[in-house]
Amino acid sequence: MPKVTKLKATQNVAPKRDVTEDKSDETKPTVTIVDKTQTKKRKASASPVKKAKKALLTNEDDNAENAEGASTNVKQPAAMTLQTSERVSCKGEKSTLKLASWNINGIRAWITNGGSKYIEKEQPDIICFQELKCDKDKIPIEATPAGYKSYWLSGDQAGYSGVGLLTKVEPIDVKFGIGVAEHDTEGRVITAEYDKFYLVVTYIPNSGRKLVRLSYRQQFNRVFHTYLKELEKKKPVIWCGDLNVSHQSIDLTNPKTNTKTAGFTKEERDDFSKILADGFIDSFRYLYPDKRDAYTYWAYFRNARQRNIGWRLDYFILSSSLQETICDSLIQNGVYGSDHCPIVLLLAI
Amino acid sequence: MPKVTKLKATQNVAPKRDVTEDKSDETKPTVTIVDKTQTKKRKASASPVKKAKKALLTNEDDNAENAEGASTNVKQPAAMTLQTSERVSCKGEKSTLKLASWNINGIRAWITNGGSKYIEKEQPDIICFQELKCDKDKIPIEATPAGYKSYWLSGDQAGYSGVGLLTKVEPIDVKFGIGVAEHDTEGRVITAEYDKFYLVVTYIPNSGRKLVRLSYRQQFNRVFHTYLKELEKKKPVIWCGDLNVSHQSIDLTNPKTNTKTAGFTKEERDDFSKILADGFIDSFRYLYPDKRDAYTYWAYFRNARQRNIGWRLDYFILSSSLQETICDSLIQNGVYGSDHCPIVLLLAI
DNA sequence: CCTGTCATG
DNA sequence: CATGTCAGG
Repeated sequence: MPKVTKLKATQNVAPKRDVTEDKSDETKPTVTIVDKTQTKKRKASASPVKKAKKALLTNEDDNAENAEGASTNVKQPAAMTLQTSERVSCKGEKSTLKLASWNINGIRAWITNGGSKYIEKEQPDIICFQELKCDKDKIPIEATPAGYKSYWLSGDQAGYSGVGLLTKVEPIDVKFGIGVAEHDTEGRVITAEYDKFYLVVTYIPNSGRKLVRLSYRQQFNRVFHTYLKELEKKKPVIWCGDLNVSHQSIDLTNPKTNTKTAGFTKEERDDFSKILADGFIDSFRYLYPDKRDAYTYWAYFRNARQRNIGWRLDYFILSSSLQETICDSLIQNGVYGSDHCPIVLLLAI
Repeated sequence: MPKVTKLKATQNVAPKRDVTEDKSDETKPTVTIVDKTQTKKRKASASPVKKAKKALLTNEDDNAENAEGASTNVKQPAAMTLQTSERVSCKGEKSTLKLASWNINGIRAWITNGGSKYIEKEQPDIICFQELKCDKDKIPIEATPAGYKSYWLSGDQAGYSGVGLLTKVEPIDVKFGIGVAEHDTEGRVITAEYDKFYLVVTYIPNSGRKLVRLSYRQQFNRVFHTYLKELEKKKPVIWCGDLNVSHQSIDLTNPKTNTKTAGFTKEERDDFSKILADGFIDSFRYLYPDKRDAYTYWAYFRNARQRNIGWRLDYFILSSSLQETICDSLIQNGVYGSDHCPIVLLLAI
């Protein structure tokens, strides 16, 4: 654990850092990424079918005259700089703890897409993953860079769900699941206990097409709410991950047409509101109450990411008692490797 | 139907044409293929994952220093000439009918792989396909070049089996299946009646891993044998396709280790022998009784095609009465687009 | 290894 | 439009 600095109480002024400017070159430091995916020793192989169905426009042929072509939804664009956050000054001192969270949509694909390079550049103290889609015994070593301890939880169903956590500092304790058998088969929750807080990484159940799992989701929400409050009796809680809900209209591009879509139903939003009303802070919205167009997820279809048709589904939610420690809450929408982008929380704690 | 020339009886001399030399440049005519797969208007797309898992070595990067890399098992190698057969002189006159047969292992992939270009170059009068793996309503138009009529039969199970036939000359009649309900659900047989013969295109059931379907295969063989003999009462028969059996040891690279493998069991070989003994000719083996290393199928794994570790599974089998019309029987092992290569039968009929 | 499918998002 | 899975070969 990085040095913990107890903060003097100061007024709640949101840092001037603007998340939607993250893609500008002003955000420093930036690191130019050289894609080594293709040079990695990998068996030469055959069929161009899937390839033809997919990327015409990858790093390799970026020079081609595909000016009109859509740029990739997944891979770090060529000659682009990989966003990293600096340990911004926060109320007069540097933040001491950097947390990241990322729904990586398949850890193997994410590695192939170069997503794991992000960790080495960003150097978060802790990073949380959702949607491993991989049995924990099959997780490639590349997923755990030097200096991190890793904790993985996969669901019973192969290739479905799964969460993980990389941490530079050894936690006091790590628990898998929430201790309720019927909600612990899908690999959705890891709780890591640190000195000053619990970190709860979650992949909250998606309500599904036609909301087929909405009622299950509501059950889960209820039980999970209780779980968080139990933890909080002992220590402040940092709850993060893909919460599969956009809280308010400002949190997605098309609120009006999505009131019956998983992720923006009244039920999901209300459940989320209830938790927030019960002593938790949505760190990003707390710092940037009016910030529009700040999304963490874009559908793969119809060039949604290019057009920034997205949803804010990924959060760092903190016990109110941690309010004073919040330095910044970032959405790194210029980082590729999944249909979600990573989010970062900077704390002075 | 091309002009039908009745042949004078002559002695059975196999033409000097050597199938294993087909990849040499001596085989003419050849046509240099320019790959247009990549220029086809196709939506620009995203993920390099499947791509990375697959071709490092495709036409585009053939110039790269991948000298050691395996060349593709599927796609026409860059700057290679696509084999075509000439209408070889046959007993003093040109052959009048060119038939082709190809297990294309998924007609959509085959098109993407450039397989359909073969037809326009080769210009067979009739071409038979096996393993469409595609509902007949979803078969792309590109599968039927100008000048051909097409007939498709798909199995009940989506993405499984299926056979087809393109023909320049309209058949007198076309029948789907063999008229035995229990054997007509998998899209395995089309019978096209022409003036001088029946053409029967088949995808004979694979006996499966661990021979789980061997007994079904034997049933099918029995019923199908009867079917052929029934047809023959009316007209000579040309039976072609993927017969899923290598007849003798000479017909596969590793006969010794494959006696319990689907395609080279005693049961399959004996059934095939029985049909041949019942008045049919294996055109290729008839012309080239000692020709080794002549295969029509190579497993996708372990660079089997490059190393020519293969099986002869595709045949033109003719009623003995057609013996005198056989001009040549070719295995076009330099033509790519599937794990099988096309075969060609040239007749003077 | 490569083709399809299917469920999930 | 991606990620997985699985059967089939």
